[in-house]
Amino acid sequence: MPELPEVETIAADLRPQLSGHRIERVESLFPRMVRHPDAELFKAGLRERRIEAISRRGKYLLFHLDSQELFVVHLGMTGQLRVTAPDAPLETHTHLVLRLDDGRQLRYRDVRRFGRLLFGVEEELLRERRLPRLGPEPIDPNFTGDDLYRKLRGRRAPLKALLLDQAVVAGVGNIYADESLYRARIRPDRPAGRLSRKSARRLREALHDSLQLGIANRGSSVDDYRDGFGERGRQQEELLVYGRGGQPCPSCGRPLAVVRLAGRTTVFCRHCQR
DNA sequence: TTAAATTCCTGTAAGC
DNA sequence: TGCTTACAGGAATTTA
Repeated sequence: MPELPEVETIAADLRPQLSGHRIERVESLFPRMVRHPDAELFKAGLRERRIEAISRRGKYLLFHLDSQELFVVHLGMTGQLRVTAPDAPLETHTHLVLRLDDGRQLRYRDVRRFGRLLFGVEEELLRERRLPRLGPEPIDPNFTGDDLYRKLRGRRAPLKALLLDQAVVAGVGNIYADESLYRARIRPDRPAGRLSRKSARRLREALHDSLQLGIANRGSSVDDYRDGFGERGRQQEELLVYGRGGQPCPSCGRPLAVVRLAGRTTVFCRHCQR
């Protein structure tokens, strides 16, 4: 599913394909995917706007329009964005089609419909709580282990739960949470507030490394994630623990444990992670 | 304020 | 083969 590395890859792929192009028409829409404003205002807001830039914040894709407004996409679990020729067959579960000034189309497809689409001025979306306030970017060089330590201090929830909390750090999901905790050799069920400063620094490095590796490998296609060209990523082949419950730990060879934590399947090594 | 549970949604796979 | 059921999970919402 799309987490920080996947969304980063998609943003980088779409940038050269879409920057400078104008949205001529919003051709079809599954209205319930739109979270703000209502579907008609959403359509009207995108129409005739030029896409000036594309960026990422957490797991959100931000299309910066020439009106100084944003077209915001969260891919949920199965969301996909595709740039297609005008006559490309419409895939099932396509919920939005934007026709561009050169005839190509930007299509949003989402089997499980957990994704969300928004439109508006960034400050307003934040102020009106249409977009959540997100924690720091874990790959930002200015984000330090001490910052993470301060974020976790006093919290009693398991570490895994807080890594998934977008207000603590932005962009981490189930895959990279498990990978990071394994790399840092820390148990996912440790109460977050009991982490030492030293361990927090190790965790920050592990987060940085696993996310950067994910970006370098163009994301993890464990489910139906596809990049901005419709291609699979390679990171799923490099994952150390995610999806490998019961298989040997890459480090000690003992079988990897599977538990349920924060409502999520969690894989870790009872021997290597303390 | 925090933490845990519930909800949304459909494809896939397991079980009978 | 065909049916039912469990499961996958991001995050908003609800409950405690």
